[in-house]
Amino acid sequence: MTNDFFREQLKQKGLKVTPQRVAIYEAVVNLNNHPTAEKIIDYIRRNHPNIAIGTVYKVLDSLVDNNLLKKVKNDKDIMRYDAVVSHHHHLYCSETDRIEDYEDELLDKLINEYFKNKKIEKFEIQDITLQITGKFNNN
Amino acid sequence: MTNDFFREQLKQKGLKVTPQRVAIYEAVVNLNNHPTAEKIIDYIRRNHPNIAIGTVYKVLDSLVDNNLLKKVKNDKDIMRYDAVVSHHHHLYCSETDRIEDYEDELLDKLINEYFKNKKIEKFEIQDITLQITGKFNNN
DNA sequence: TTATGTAAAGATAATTATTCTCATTTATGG
DNA sequence: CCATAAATGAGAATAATTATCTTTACATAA
Ligand SMILES: [Mn+2]
Ligand SMILES: [Mn+2]
Ligand SMILES: [Zn+2]
Ligand SMILES: [Zn+2]
Repeated sequence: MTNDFFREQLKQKGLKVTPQRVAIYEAVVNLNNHPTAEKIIDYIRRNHPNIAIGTVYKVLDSLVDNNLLKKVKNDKDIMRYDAVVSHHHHLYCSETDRIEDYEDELLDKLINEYFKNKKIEKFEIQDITLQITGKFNNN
Repeated sequence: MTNDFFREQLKQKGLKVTPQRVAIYEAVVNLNNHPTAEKIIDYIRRNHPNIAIGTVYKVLDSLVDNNLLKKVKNDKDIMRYDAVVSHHHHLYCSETDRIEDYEDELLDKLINEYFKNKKIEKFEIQDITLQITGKFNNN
């Protein structure tokens, strides 16, 4: 994924293309496993040592607002970010804080079919994602 | 749900029965919609004005450790607690921070069947819960 | 080109949920 | 009751995040 891709994405959203925004966006994509702000900062500082922490949080927020990133729910007091904005599920390790993506169109179809028949009372579904908790076998 | 119920539950888990623990446990059960620590404190202070905030957090933690409460994932920087420890799913309001419980054995069966056939590579599933995001119709 | 306006970044202070420390109090088994 | 470990209260400390304010970058118009 080339540098131009990030610049182009930012431009399309009407965001000014700044080195900081490119670096932060690129960091989340490259780090790839739902990094925390801290992990993102560590990564960026290797090539961009003077970036301010406040800038990182502000940029992350605006990338989330513009749907280039998503926040990932977890039960710790630390926010994590996801570069995969298309519909997908998450595998949560029950022993560590590892979170992996899980895509499964067949499963989505199954669940959508299910809720086509069975409505939830007084609730209009917009999106369903699964939190699959378990253990990763080695690696 | 009587006061003795809470005392009994605590005792069964080997936890000393203190007025604070009973009050906090009771608060989460009565408040019932996944309250924050702050909401719990407000509720308790009505009858128990001198309880310390640190105590509330410590008790909540130990109730979670002993599986009398669960933490609820959300994408805010505030922890929420759940008195329903049996397997269930959550309806998240996309506009407010309302979270409701959703139980559905049929759906669980469907999903379990699905994963009986289709294994996830290098991952052993322990639990699957759905985050269903959408809109509550009035009320 | 230079001036000007605006948005973004940097530095750092403030906020806030949560955790920690430690002196004091309390629950519980004997 | 007593002893004692465990729990609570008060307040300080932490840490993630947010806010404030100044400086910088950069686009556009004079
Ligand atoms: Mn925090
Ligand atoms: Mn916080
Ligand atoms: Zn993801
Ligand atoms: Zn619940």
